[in-house]
Parts: sequence; structure tokens; C-alpha cells
Amino acid sequence: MSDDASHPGRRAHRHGNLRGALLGAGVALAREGGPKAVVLREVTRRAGVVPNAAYRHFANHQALFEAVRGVALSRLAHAIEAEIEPARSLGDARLRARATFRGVGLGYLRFARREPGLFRTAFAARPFDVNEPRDDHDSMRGVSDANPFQLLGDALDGMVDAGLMPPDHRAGAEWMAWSAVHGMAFLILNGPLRDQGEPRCQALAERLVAMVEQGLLAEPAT
Amino acid sequence: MSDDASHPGRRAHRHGNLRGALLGAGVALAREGGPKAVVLREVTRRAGVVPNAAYRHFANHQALFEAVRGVALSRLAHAIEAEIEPARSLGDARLRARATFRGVGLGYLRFARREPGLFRTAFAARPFDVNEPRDDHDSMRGVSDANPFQLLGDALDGMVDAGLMPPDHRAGAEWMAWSAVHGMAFLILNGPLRDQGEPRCQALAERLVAMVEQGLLAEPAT
DNA sequence: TGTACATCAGTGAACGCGCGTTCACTGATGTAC
DNA sequence: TGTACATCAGTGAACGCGCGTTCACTGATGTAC
Repeated sequence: MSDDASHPGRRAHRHGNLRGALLGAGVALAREGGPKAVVLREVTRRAGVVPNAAYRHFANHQALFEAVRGVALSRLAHAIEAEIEPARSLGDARLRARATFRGVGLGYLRFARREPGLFRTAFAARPFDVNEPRDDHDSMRGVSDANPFQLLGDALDGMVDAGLMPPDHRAGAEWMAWSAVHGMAFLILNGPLRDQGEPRCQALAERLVAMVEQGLLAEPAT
Repeated sequence: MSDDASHPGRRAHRHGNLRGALLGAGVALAREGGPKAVVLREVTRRAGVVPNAAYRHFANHQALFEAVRGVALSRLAHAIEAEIEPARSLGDARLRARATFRGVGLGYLRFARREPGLFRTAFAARPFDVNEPRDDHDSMRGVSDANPFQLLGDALDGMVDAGLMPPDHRAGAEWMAWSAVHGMAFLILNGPLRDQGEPRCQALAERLVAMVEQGLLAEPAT
């Protein structure tokens, strides 16, 4: 790729950054075809290298896949951060808390629609550790390094801090919100909602997030 | 299996009901290992038959898989019907409507927990047609033949009929409820909620369904 | 500044695996005469 | 009631596929003297 340096006719040895090239190829495959497309042999093919060369940089196929998955999760976090960014400038604390919470849900769903392959990859196979720090591989400057789950938790904390959500409703609220939003992502990607247009998807997403907000705030103590 | 009939030493020809045996083996595999475990060669192995014998009864592997998936969806519908059955005897129409609605969600989630392999199989690969009638393969007598989606729709209609839900909130409400419940099933089966005990899962499920109910009824017209 | 050498990233060839699927076959069953 | 025959469900053997992974190798690179 970028090693057109000073040794024109040399053999392909000393790739330069094969690990990065393999990871990039894996991410590209995941974007195009989801988790099943992240096949070791195809990854090496794309990197212009023989299959077993991958074993210099990853213990096995699973290790490579986990690295790709880490990037996918990181991209999801960035998508959410981009969606909640505008809310930061809101003056009213209550409005800001609500807008941030909605942004987390809408960002999650937007990423699912825009990057279905990466989204599927992020949640394929073993679930990600809710506490694992984000892969800083492609992190942006000036932006926190939270994983998607932590961004959701922060948004919920904000709702409590702003006095919108009773503190005794806070525990476990992540699971409620995440369930709703992930389920809709599934219906849109694999389910009966899969052939809806973008405007309809956006409308459904907004209604869903509003429903969750309503349900979490007004939730009876029962 | 059941052909210990009148021909003791005969070859394995004329199985009797090989199609049924294959389907049964496929369902058993799906229960044990989810959709990926429904492998044609293993199905025939379990039926005590040579692999290509399956092609007398199913066009190919996919046709066999779809048949298995149909059974899984049918089982899910039965689980939901069993859960809403008690609500039918409730006198008050409003209580009955709410109990039925909750039963749909709780039955869905209970099935996901009790039959994770079948649940995963039901929603693997291509989504089921929301209008397709249930496989009557193992239908119960005295019970309607609705698919899970139709049961949800009926429950929502019941909420409107009972005056609990404003009619203008009815359209698309299935997607809201289904999203929430399916997402939680995912978190419990594949996500960070996967190692919770049964009581905790049940509590989360009840809270989720209550949240959806609250959110759908109080939903602002925005 | 030049030579000898250790390192180790990538090569080339091959493995065994289980899969879905195809082919020509055989022999028990049920029917027609 | 008995015989000839067509049917077709299941057999046996084989295929090509792409996969992940292992092995002994080679040759460019950077370092020590």
C-alpha cells in the first residue's frame, strides 16, 4: 500500500504496517457483509499477503475478529457522540438532559441504519464487556473515550441530575432504554421494518425514544 | 424409530415418516444449539439415514431450515397464548386488556429464556412474514392459529377497545412494543444480561412491559 | 566504513475438516392383469 | 389368488468448496564488531 518507498523491485517482505492493513481490511469486510464476512483468508487477500501471514499479528481468527469488533464499537460510540454534540450548547439543564438522552437513542439507531454491517459485527457472537474502554484506534481528539453503554449511563445520570427522573428509577434504567433501541435496530436491519425508507425509520426511532423517555419518567413504582 | 413393525430384518427403506423425523431432528438441534446447529448432515444422522435421503423431502438445506423455523415460531405463539390465557377470565374489560397486553410481552420474553435455541432460530436469517399463518404442525386444539405478531396486534386492539389507548396512538404501536421486548430478549440471550438469574430476568421483563404500557398510553401526540 | 550475523516478517505448500449437493443404483411396496 | 411390473424412498460413493491452521523456509533489515 504505502510502502512504495525506496526499494522498487523488492519482495513483499517487511510490509510496514501489516497489522493495520489487516485490521482495515477486516473492518471493510464487516461494513460490506457483517460479521460472517470477516474471514481470515479474505482479509489477507485484501492486504495482498499470504493467509498465514496474519498469524504474525493475531493469535488466530477470533483475535482478528475481536479487533474488528472493537473498531465497530468505537465507531458506534463516535456516532452517538456526534448525535449528542448539539445538545451540549443548550442552556436549560432540563432541555439539555432530555436532548442528550434522545440523542443517545437516535444516534444508536442512526448508526444501525447507516452502518448495518458494522452494527451487526459490534453485537455478534460474545457480547462486549460493558466496562471495557473503547478502542482508541480511531478516536477523535477532544472527545471522551466512552463506550456506547457508558454514554447511555451518563445520559440517564443527566436526567436524574436535572430532576427529570426520580433517583429511585435510575437503577437498571439502561436495560430498559437499551432494550427498546436495540430491538428496533433489529427490526429495521433484519425484521419486518427492513424495507422502510429513511424518513419512516427516523420517525419510528423518534417515537420509540419518546416512548422510552415517557415510560421511564412516569414509570409507576409498582 | 417407530418402524419396528412386521419386517424385522429388512433394510432401512420405507422409513414411514422420514419427513417428520427429519423435521423433529432439526427442531431438536435448533433447541440445543440455535440456527447454526441445524445442519443437514447432522439432521439425517439423527434420523438414522444417509445425508442425501433428506432431498426426497426437502428441496435443499434452506427448505429444511425454513420448516424448522416455522415450528420455532409456532412454539413461540403457543408460549404467548399460554401466558395470556389466564387473562381471558378477567371480568373487567380494562384489566383484561392490560393483562393480555402484558402477557404477550412476558410470554415472548419467557419463551426467549426457556427456549433460547428455538428463539434464536425463529429470528435467524430472513425475517418471518408478519402475515404468514402459523405452521399448524403442532397446533393445540381449541386455540387460535395466530402468529406472534398477530397476538400482539390483537392485544393492542384490545387496549383501544377498552378505552385505554387513544385510537390515534394505535397505528405502528406494534413496532414500539416489539422493539422493546425483542431488544431485551437479545440482551438476556446474547448481551450483558445473559448471566442473570430467572427472578432478575422476570423482574426486568415486568418493568420493561410496564414501561412500554406507560409509554404507549401516555405518549404525547408530538 | 565495511563485513558477519541474528532476527523475524512474510512465503509456499500442504493438512484435515465438515459442509451441501449430485449421481447412478437397488430393492421393498403397491397395483394391474 | 398369483405373477409381472412400475414406482420411488432410501443407499453408497463421490465431488468441490473455502475455511482455519501448521510447517519448514527465506531473505531483507538492523545491529555488533
